[in-house]
Amino acid sequence: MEERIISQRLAKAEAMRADGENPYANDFVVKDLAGEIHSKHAELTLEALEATPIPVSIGGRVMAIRKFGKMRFLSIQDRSGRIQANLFKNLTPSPDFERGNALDVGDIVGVEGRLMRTRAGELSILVEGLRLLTKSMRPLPEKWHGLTDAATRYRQRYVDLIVNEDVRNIFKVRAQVLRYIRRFLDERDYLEVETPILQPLYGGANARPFKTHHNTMDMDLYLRIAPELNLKRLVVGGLHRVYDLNRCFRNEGISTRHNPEFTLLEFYQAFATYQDLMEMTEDLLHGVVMEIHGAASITYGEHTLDFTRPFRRISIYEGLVAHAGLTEAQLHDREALLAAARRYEIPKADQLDVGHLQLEVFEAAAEHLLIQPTFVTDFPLSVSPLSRRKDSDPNLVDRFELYVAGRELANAFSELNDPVDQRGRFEAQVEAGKGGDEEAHPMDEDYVRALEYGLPPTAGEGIGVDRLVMLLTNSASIREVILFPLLRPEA
RNA sequence: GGGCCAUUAGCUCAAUCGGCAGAGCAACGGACUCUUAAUCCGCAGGUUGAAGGUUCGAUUCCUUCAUGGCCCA
Repeated sequence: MEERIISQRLAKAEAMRADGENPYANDFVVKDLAGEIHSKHAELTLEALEATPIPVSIGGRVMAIRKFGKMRFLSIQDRSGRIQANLFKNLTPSPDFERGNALDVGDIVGVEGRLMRTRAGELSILVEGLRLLTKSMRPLPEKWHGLTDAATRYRQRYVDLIVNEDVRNIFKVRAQVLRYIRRFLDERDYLEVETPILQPLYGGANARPFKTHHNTMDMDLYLRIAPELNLKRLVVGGLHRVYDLNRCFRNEGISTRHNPEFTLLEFYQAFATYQDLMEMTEDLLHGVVMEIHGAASITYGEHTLDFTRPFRRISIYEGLVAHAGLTEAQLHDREALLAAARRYEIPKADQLDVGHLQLEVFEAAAEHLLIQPTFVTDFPLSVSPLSRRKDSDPNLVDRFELYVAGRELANAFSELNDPVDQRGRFEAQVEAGKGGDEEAHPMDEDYVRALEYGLPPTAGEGIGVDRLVMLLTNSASIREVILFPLLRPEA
């Protein structure tokens, strides 16, 4: 059937060529947009339009054809929306009417004419000229149910975008979010920088990297898992406020919240602390929610999320006591933590140190309860190899993670800028790597050298932009907010 | 990586207990000068994801594989 449709349409294109017309003409001048026509002329009556004709020319895809005797009603979709184009046998020039008659749904046309209203009141174009600009060879999905099969939608995103307005809107919101973030940081005198994605050594997060190879240099390279270390090198260099908003890559499982490549915002500010960043994060998120939705609350699945400042705050220790059933005294008791870990069925718990146990138990017990925006603070030292030690407790660091809808959205800390401490932390990570931790951080001698020149007291933060867009577009899967999510090749 | 579910016409979906594989939309032919998922008449369209097995007979039951979805890790 599909083959038959394609051959029918190829034949139509050939017939046009035989008549001296190009089925892929590019000389039509588009001057108007469907959406603008509707917004500019919403109030004009049928009589007003007849009294003073308004000429328009638009270009777009034919999304529906309603034939009615000696009339044809076309729904034409351009980047701004849709408008109806009406062909009347007695009003539209004969060659243009005949070209309109030969159209298929999916064809891309240029239409010129003047505005009119139908008896039903629909503002539409009385067609006085029509050109086929691109002959479409394949049938579009059904007009009512559209395209819903997830695999087809992601593999043939072009079709998804043609027929699903919601999908187009998600990516418009995504662009708005990126614009807002850049404006927010630029206004605070941050400098946007681009740091390498191909790196001889990876770092800045606990994750497995993708490995690749440079042929002429005969050198193994990694795709970055985070821009963190390079950004702090820039702060050492005197770029005291920098951000990087770009793709990172982590070689781990795929889920509704994980895509191997994802967009990460990281920003660093000298002479600031993680406490300062909490306030800034509140401002950024509240601002972007207001920008997109015009209110401080948004609907996400079954939840209503309220981004009114200040956000709730809870420390890891408080969470363990409140949600994991531990007493204050048990927080540092390895056996008690192990028992809790077993209760939550945490795998390989006996191989974890106290800090990792505290974090894992916290995540198992409390993470899913953190629906409203919540800062989780005061992380264990051993899970935070790049964070500054807390002055009041050397087992903790000055760090927070922001949770929304039970998921981590941001991670921030006051930066460790003591090169001696940093070297020791790296060494501990290298030991953890030897012990089988595939996500352990590798030693980075040059980063320590940079710290030896002096990193001013600095705080830095990373925000998962895809997850933020998921929240703002009420998307259940990260694949809904990435245009071309990673899929296995088509069979 | 594990568990569950799905895969049927271009799209969205049916098919009773294992008994001739169907509908709507799209397409094709026709009627229709105000449609908005137009309506009406007619006609056509299938490797039922792939391979194998059980059976007189498999979309249906079994095995393996592929792809996707959800949950867990």
